[in-house]
Amino acid sequence: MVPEGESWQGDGAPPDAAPAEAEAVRLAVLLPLPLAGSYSYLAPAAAGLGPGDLVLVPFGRRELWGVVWDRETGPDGAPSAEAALDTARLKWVGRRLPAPPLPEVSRRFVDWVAAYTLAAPGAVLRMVVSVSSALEPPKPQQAVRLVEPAPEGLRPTAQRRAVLEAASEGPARPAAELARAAGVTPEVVRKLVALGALETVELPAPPPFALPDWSRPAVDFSAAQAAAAEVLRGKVGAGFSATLLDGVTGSGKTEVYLEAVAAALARGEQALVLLPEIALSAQWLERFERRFGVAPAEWHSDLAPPQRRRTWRAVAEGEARVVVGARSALFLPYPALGVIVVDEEHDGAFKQEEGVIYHARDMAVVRASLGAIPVVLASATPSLETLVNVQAGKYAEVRLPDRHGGALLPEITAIDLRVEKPERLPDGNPGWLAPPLREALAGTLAAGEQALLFLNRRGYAPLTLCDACGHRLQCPHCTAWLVEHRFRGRLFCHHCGYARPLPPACPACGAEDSWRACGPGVERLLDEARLLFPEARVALASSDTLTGPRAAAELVERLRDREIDLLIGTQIVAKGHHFPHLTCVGVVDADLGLAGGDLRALERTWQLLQQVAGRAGRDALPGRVFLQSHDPDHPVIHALVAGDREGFLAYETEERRRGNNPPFTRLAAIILSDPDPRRVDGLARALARRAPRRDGLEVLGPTEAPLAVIRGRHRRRFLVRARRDLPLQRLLRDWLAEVKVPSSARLAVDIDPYSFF
DNA sequence: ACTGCAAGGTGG
DNA sequence: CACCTTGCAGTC
Repeated sequence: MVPEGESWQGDGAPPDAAPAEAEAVRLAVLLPLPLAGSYSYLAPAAAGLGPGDLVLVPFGRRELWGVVWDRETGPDGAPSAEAALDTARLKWVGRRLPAPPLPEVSRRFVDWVAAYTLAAPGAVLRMVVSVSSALEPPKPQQAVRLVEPAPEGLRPTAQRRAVLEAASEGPARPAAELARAAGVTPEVVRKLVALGALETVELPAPPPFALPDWSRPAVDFSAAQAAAAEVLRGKVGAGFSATLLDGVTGSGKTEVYLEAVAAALARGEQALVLLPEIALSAQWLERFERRFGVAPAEWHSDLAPPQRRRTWRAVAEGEARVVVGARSALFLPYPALGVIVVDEEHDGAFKQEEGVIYHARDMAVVRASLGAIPVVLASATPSLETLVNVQAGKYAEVRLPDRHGGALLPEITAIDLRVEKPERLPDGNPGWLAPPLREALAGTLAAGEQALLFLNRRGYAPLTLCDACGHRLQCPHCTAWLVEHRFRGRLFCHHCGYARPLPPACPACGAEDSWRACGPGVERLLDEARLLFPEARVALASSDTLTGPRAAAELVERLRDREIDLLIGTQIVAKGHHFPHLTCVGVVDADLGLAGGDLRALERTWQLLQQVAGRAGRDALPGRVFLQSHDPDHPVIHALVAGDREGFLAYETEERRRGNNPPFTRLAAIILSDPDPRRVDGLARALARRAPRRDGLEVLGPTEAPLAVIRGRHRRRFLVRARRDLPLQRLLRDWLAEVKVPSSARLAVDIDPYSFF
């Protein structure tokens, strides 16, 4: 572990005898802190430190790691202009850390992202060097194993016997792991080591990341796939390019872009594939292994720390050749990255909404440009931004118009809920499935095929109120109602995670047993499905039930093995899974997301429904999709039914143009928050007074953010709309620099905001 | 992000 | 007046 808080021995004095000043160099060192810029240090010239090197430096009373960002000398050896600080007051750089220097392209990327997002460069650097413990070479892991023969005179308690038994099975293991396997505390294991019944040994280094075999033959491609793969292969090694790989669901995009990965590997380069939700990618990993014979390096938030350390180092040393990961994988310090693929490029999960706020798809294009390498954006429902870039000729385009293996796209029908009203259920509760959808489901299940009901609402019902007085239960920390989750037997706030049991009596009027659920959630649909189709094996898929990669993989397996007849799920099921026996999809509320909301609501709805529909009929059997809607004449529903993508895009493009919205203008959101509502209002007023005024720039606000209170912090929001030719970041920077933010308040800038929450 | 210090409260 | 809880400035 690299020390971050330990005090510095000595006070930045030079090592050993002080070198004369002529032998010292001044270095700008960037620290992993939210500070405006780098700090200057001295280093002996003989140490040979240069940009990219990782060093330990004294900082106040602490010692921190940092990265040499620059030499503060001009070509003539004189201090550069900005190096105004008195050399005598500078401290000396400490030890150089035994890690590969940060590549130049990574450093330029940090500067670029910081300037674009208005984040502190140090905060961006922290995303690049996200595992500070990887800066020291890996310590060999200690493990324990049985000593044979066992020492005499050992009191064999039950716990000790459990440990010894566990140790006799399998190879040497780390003490903590052995303790867990034996179901005892680590102290028992430690004691057995002390008593000489177990001994400590060094574990051999874990196997290195295997080299993917790019020369293996690719799977049998259709003519369209082969042509697309050829185009992508041709981009590798030919400098920067951005290419949209636009293929309908089930067209085999993955195999096609893996050919670009293969081409980079053949050139000795690294490759990066970004996925929106790596946790759900078991099927993706299978496909990768089928193509390359080995597993890629994975990078996502729930890697165990040792794995994380190992992967970071393997990437930095160029040993890990292919990385597949979530958005944060973009910031790893690749020394020789040759291609980036952003799969499902339209997916909102690429937008990082906390800390440094960025869109990984957009930053991937920047990273590719800085590295002079190609980026491939793959999607069945490309984002409007990307399509506009294609139309403008900035991005190339490769299309896969047909489903792989001749499977047909599903037939989509709208069900007008104003005409086809869902009937009450046999138990007297309201139902949510209109007669045509019920019939279709019954037919599908009778034929032994699988069906999916899609509803993007977790829990039992979106709203629970007291039947006697109308009281609703609210989250104490947020401006949001609590949602009943019967599955977990509690009420939850979907914004902060607050949970409580459903009170037996209404806190407002004291009525007992008066809670009434309003509207459907996936759990309520589960009740309905069980009532209507008692024979069917029904399963629920939401972020409550699929808590990790294992649960998701298991669900996919059960579907594939036909252990599930009817799946009810939230958007978690919409993502690129392949369910060969699924032939019927019911979208319970296609209007969700069409009404009101933010500027991307329509696009998101279109993409989501298109993706959900794409789950149907991916194999030999044709698929049917039903959209339940109160407004089937809405252009989006129309376009979905007609399969008219161009129609939708034309409509949406026109809407955006008319509303003066991106991609025709640029947006930025300023989000202020403070536990004290008066203080956040004061800050908002101060900002409003100094808001920049100029042609082509609109500052809207302050308004209460859509969720005015989250986690006890009151939020206010500005929205800035700028003509594309204006220097938006500079204008914002100048504006925000004019007001002082109280320490209790937070000010976040969201460039290109997606969610308006 | 931390850390130390000044400012303001409170308790005996 | 010691002690503690905030606010705020500074870290090369």
